[in-house]
Order: sequence, then C-alpha cells, then structure tokens
Amino acid sequence: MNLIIVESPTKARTLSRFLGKDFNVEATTGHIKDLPKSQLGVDVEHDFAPLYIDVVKRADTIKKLKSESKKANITYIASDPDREGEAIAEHVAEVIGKAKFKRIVFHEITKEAVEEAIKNPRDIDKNLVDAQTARRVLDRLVGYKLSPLLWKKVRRGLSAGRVQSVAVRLIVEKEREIEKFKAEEYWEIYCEVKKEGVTRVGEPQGRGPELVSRWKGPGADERQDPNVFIVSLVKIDDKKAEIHDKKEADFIVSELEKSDYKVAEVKKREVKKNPYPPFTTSTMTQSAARNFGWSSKKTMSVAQSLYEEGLITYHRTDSLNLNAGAVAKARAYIEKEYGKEYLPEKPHFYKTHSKNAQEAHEAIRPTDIFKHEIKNTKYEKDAEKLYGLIWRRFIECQMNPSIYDETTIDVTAAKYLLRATGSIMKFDGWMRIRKGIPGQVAGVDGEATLPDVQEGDSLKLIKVNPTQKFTQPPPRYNEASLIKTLEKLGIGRPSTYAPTISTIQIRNYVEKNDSKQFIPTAIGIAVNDFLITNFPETFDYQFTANMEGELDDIAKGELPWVKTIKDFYNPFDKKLADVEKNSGRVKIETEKLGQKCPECKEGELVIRTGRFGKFISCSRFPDCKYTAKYLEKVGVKCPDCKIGDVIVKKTSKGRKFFGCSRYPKCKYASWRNPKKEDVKSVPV
DNA sequence: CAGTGAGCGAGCTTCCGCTTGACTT
Repeated sequence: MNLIIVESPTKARTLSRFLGKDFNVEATTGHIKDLPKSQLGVDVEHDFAPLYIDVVKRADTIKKLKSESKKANITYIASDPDREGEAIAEHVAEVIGKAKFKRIVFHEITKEAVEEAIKNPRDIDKNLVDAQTARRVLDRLVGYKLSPLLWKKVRRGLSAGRVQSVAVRLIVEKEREIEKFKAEEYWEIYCEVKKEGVTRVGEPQGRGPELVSRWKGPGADERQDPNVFIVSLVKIDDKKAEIHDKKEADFIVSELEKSDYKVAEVKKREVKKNPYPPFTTSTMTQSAARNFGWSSKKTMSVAQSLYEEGLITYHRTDSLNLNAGAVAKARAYIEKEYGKEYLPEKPHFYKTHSKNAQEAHEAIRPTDIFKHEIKNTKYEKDAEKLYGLIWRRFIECQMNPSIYDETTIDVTAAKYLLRATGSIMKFDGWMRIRKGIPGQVAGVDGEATLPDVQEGDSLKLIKVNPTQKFTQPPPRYNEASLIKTLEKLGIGRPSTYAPTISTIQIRNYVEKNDSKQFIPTAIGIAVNDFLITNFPETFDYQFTANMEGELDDIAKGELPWVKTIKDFYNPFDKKLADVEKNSGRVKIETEKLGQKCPECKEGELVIRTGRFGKFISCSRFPDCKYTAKYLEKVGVKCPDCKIGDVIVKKTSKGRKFFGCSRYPKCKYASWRNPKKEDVKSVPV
C-alpha cells in the first residue's frame, strides 16, 4: 500500500477513484505549517530565520498524515507544482519524519498523468522552497511591521500589506484622476445621405427641431430606407476633424449643407474574430461580474461547489493549459453538433501572457462536456448559470473564428471627408454558442447595413446633424476591473483576489457605490497617503514584479534568499524607526453634515467612522463628546415589520449587513440588500 | 444593545497564500 498526499480533498477523492485499492490518498488542505499569528515569527537579528509552526487548525490533518505515512510502503508527496506547493511538500516531509517518501508532480488530474508522475519522482527542490520562504518572510515583515505603525499613527486595527495597500492605492489614485478631470466639449457631425436616383416617401426636409430631437445617431429609425445611410465627419483638409465648440460646429454645418457629396472610396474587407481563451480565475470572475453582476466572492464560492461536485477543473488557476483528451472530446462534440465548418483543422492551444503565472493547474473547464444537467442542492440556479458560462467558454475556445464583411465608405464634400462603416456577420463560428442565451454579452457591435454604392456615385444630402459631446472621466474600478489590473501588475494570486477585495472593505479603506464601483473612504485616503509618502518603494506598482524576479533567481539557486530579504529590510527598518520617531498622528478628513451640534451649540456635526461603522459626532471632540447614531438608510421599509427603515450595519467582525432601524423591537437582519432583491423580483 | 473619536494604558489588532468548512444577524 502506497500513500499519495495532495493539497485539495476533492483532488484526493478524484485520485482515489482513478487509482483503486493500491493507493491511499490524503490531503493537506493547504499549508500545514506557517508563521505564528500572534508574533512576528521572523528573527531579524539572525538571518531572518522564520519560525514555522504547525497550523493549529490542521492538527488533525497532521496527525493523520503521520500515521498514514507510517503504514505506507512509499509516500508520494504530490502537492501542487509551484512555489507554495514545494513549501508544502517540504513541510509534509518534516512532519512525516523518517517515513520513506518521494516528491512527484502532475499538472492534470488524470490517471495517465499520475502514473507518469509516479514513474518520474524527484527530490524536494530546496531552492524553490527558499523562494517561498523569502516570499513569506517579506510579506510578514511588510505586514507585521507597518500595521502596528498604522495603529500608532492613524488608528487601531488597521492593516497594510504588499497586496492590499496597492489595491487601495489604485482606487485612491483613480479617484484623484476623476477629481482632477475636466470635461472638455467637443462636437461630432453626422450627415444623413442618400444614394441619388431613389426617392423615399415622407423624406424629412431640412433640420427641423422635431427631427433633431428624434435623432439618435447611427442606427436610428431613419435607417428604414436601404438607400439612406449615415456618414460621420472624420477629416477636414486631410487633417483629423477636431471641433471644440458650437461656433465651429455651426460653421462646418453651414458649409456641409451647401456641398456636393460624392463617394470617394469603398473598401470591403473580411474580418475574423477569434474566440476567447478558456477561463482562469481572473477572467471567470470578470465574466461572471459582467454577465450576472456577481461579486468575486460569490463566483468563487459557486465555483468551489462545482469543483467539489466534480463538474469543473480546479477554479483557482492562472493557467490556460487544456488537457488534450478534453480538447479532443470538445472537437468531436463541435463536429457532431455544429458541423465541420465550425471545427478548426488543429486544436487551439492558448498561452498565458501573465509573467508571474505559475501554471500549476489547468484552465477552468468542464470535466465532462457531455454533462449539461447540473444537480447541485446548495446553489441550484447559480451553479447552473456559472457552469453554463464555463461550458460555453470552453467549447467556444475550440471553435473557428466568426467572420464579418466589413465595409468602409468614404464620402467627400468640399474639403470634408466623411465615413461610414458597417459590418455583417457572414459566418457565426464560435458565436454560435452564444445565440439565444439571455443576458449573455455577445461582444459584437450592432450590425449596420450599408447600401451598394460605387466610387464616384453622387449622394444627396438629407440632413446634417451636429452633436455636442463631452470627454468622459476614467471609470472607477469595480471588482472585475480591479482584479484585472492587479493580475496585470502581477500582484496577488488566484487564491487571494476575492479575499483581498473583502479585506480592503472590512478595513473601511474603500466602499462600493450604487453601481458597485469602488470609492476610497477618508481612512483609505489617509492611510494610503501616509504609506506612499513614507514607503514609496514598498508600494510602488513595480515592487512585486521586482520581487518576483528575485524569487525566480532564488528558485534557480543563483541567489541566497537571505540576501534578498536583507537588502529589502535594512533600509525599510531604518525608515520605520525614522517615521515612528518623527511622524505625527495622521488626521482623517470628516464629512460635514451642515448642522450645529445640539449639545455645545458651537461645533458642527460630522460623520466619523469608528470600529462599528459610521456615527455622528461633534467636530469639537474631545472638548464636546456629543454622539448620535448614523442611520445609513437603504431607502426601503423593513420587509418584516413594515414600519422601520432598512439600514446598513456592521457585525463585530466588520462585515456589512442589513437590519431594521427599530432593532431590538424588530429583529430583521439580512446579508443581502432588500432594495436590490425587490427590483429583481418585479416582473417586467 | 451600546459602543465608536483623542489619550490615559491593560491586552489586542496585523501580512500573503495554500486549502475548506462552519454558519454568521
């Protein structure tokens, strides 16, 4: 009897099914050793020796690993093939002591992959373990040195870290960009033109006010006549048209109204749109946010249940790799279901562009594409929705591109160049999968049909339409775009995106607005500015990328890990002492309510955020100690008692929930916003 | 169900990354 040790219990179950009675399979359930929670656990005086101790919650697991390995002939340590997995392997080896073990790795959960791995065992890669130690020690030093500094200089309970503080920084800097942004006026000019020699009944004359108000730009109702189309002004005197105000626009309109219109060029070309690569954690959470409006936490939770049911491959992954057998099945399915023209000659293989990808797993895909029916008691509809998204994305990625005929018509009128573009899908390809799926974002712009005109054709002007526009500020981050940006910067991992987003909200650094976009709080701004001013290098967007570069060198055995940490820590520690001594307490901006304090009649009422959320106090604190409850009303009556208002509250742990303002008389409480539930349940 | 902020000063807060339950008010 042999023992195989993996990280995930679900993976262990799957392997036991494959391998039969000769193998016992156990799981570590993640890390089994870590630095202690209650102390630094890094001996900065002695080469940063880390104090790795048994994880308390894993005491039973560790006991089991010990006893099972004793019984086993050989123990195969099959933790994930990445930096963290190698550290887990090392920790398992330490725990099982003298038992005979071998280290094996596989990237796919198939019988063949495991058998192949068993044939090719290796030793534990000490350099890779060192790289993990360096990563762990660095994160501990940053987090456990800076957080107490914040307690001292800003407020108790705050936190800072290599990942969370950069996430907050992104949100703060985006807000400043938006504040700084000044909308600039510009004008776009559209001309409605018609191929000559064709008449239309009820053709609009001139630019009456009624017609202007009906105009909705390209693709509006005026397009019923197939010979009428809309061109937009692109160039003036061969230079890009830039119209800044109404005066300029009016002048151009007056010129355009008396010009002759001629087709200068007609360009037709074929455009292909390739399918998207299969899902990773990052793209899956982005897609579920766009299609269903889900938070990353919800998506990951539903994905976890699909994974545990054996319906999808592992959901915390940065890899685009696909098992060859699964691809072959998908190809057979595509050919049978949709026909040969949908099947590429060769399978599509995708490569990740993410530099820090560890690719320990596969991309996220269904384990069995022939399985359409989902039976999952815990999540039901949600599981079905996410599974459908994953299923389609996987099938699509192995299908032929969709093909469009794109037509560009250039029209000249005096010194003005105007253009119309339109495209028509002539082969749907992978887009076939998305047809008829409500709520699916197809990813294709509206199709516009253009009349059959030739170079040199004269056109008749029907109407010129100037449209005033303003440049738009950059959009705020939402969960999806924040994860996308963090991934691009190489900051955070698939297993930490959702938890990081929770952390920065629980710490009151950021909030979501009604459109689920992140807005920094006064505390978030104060902490960010304090950190960026004093520790600019640590929270530079490049810091993690540089760290990853050094970790790679450590993993290759070209750099001792202690040197990396020393080079970071020495200047960091100096700065720490300097700030501790010389920096004053940080002031947090308060929001004014615009009312006098009812107690002292001198101060003004302000909103402050304390340990239990927002409350109202006097601006003259500590001289005046007046406080009052701040009721953050959601805007609906309590669904239970129908008398009180639903208000936003926080648990002692900082999690947001919704309660009744009449508490404790009414005990209504919910994790979900009843306002949004109501909107959803109203039949349209 | 009051508590929150400052500072006084007991004891405590905190990181990232790997993995699931336990089960929130």
